[in-house]
Amino acid sequence: MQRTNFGDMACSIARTLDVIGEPWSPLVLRDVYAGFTRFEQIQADLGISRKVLTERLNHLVEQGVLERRPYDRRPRYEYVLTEKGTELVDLLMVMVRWGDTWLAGQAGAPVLYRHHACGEVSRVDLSCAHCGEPMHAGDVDLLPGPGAAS
Amino acid sequence: MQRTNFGDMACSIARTLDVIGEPWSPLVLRDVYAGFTRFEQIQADLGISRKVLTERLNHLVEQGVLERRPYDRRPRYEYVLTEKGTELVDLLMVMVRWGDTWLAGQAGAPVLYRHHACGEVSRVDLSCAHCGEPMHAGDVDLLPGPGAAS
DNA sequence: CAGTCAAAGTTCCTTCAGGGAACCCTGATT
DNA sequence: AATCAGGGTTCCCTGAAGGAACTTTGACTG
Repeated sequence: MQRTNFGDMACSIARTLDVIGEPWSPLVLRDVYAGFTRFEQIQADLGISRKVLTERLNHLVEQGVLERRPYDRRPRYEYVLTEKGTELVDLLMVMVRWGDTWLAGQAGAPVLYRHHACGEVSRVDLSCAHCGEPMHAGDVDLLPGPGAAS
Repeated sequence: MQRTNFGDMACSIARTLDVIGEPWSPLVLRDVYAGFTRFEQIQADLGISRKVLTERLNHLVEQGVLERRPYDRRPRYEYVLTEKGTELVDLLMVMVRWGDTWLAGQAGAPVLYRHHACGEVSRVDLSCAHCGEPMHAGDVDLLPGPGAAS
């Protein structure tokens, strides 16, 4: 095996990488989210090799992140986010926030997000699902869970 | 060039992938966060090739995510998270949440997070940095930002 | 003070995944 | 019948990942 299989590790990070950790996969997901739902659109937008795009789309469909659906009586297909895939977009939003903060430089953010609830251009923040207070690296203790390795 | 360089794209997701998108990098970051800070510890914990681990650590140090610091008068080094790297842990926490939800199965979460502020075992949630309300894929409009491509 | 030890890499070889260009298949349109 | 466009496949080449063996540095041991 050339690329190690992360899916078998008792680690949700490794397992998630097994789904979207391959090169291009997050960008494919971003494109679908942004409305580039067809093979040709994604290929042209990203400049990705057609071979690799085929592999990535198939993998994302197998993993239940995307759904492949026909949109014509000719053999034409578009890819749409499933619920599982829509929740993965959270991950992209956090990547955007970090990239905007640390890598965008002078030019500023390439894309802005306007939040429907308040109407403002904003960005995501991490909070505790239980108490709502901020929740970052230093705000938690790690404990072994029920699915921990033996 | 074999692997396309994402860092030049006008996209914070692509730029972030340029920093931690290579195979193993998020797991290396996780290990450092979890207290496996030395080469031998990380190598043994992950089972990663020594060659690849060297490459990943060097890259993460170059990108300012990790700092390499001596801990002995012998040539011994440990890797610690910088501020830039600590903020990347947010990304890991979101990966954990998604993986726990969609991939953990019967066994349940391998690791639990206890939040200092409330003392409860919890998980991260995404909220708007401006108004504090939930902020997910369907809750925003995308707009071109100042750093958008010409 | 030669021999041993452990951490932290480096070197070398093999295998397989990514890049890229050319080709193919299907059903509609002219 | 010929053309067209979307959505892939096929092929070859290069370079990254795996893995084992080797090296370097300084400290410790008898």
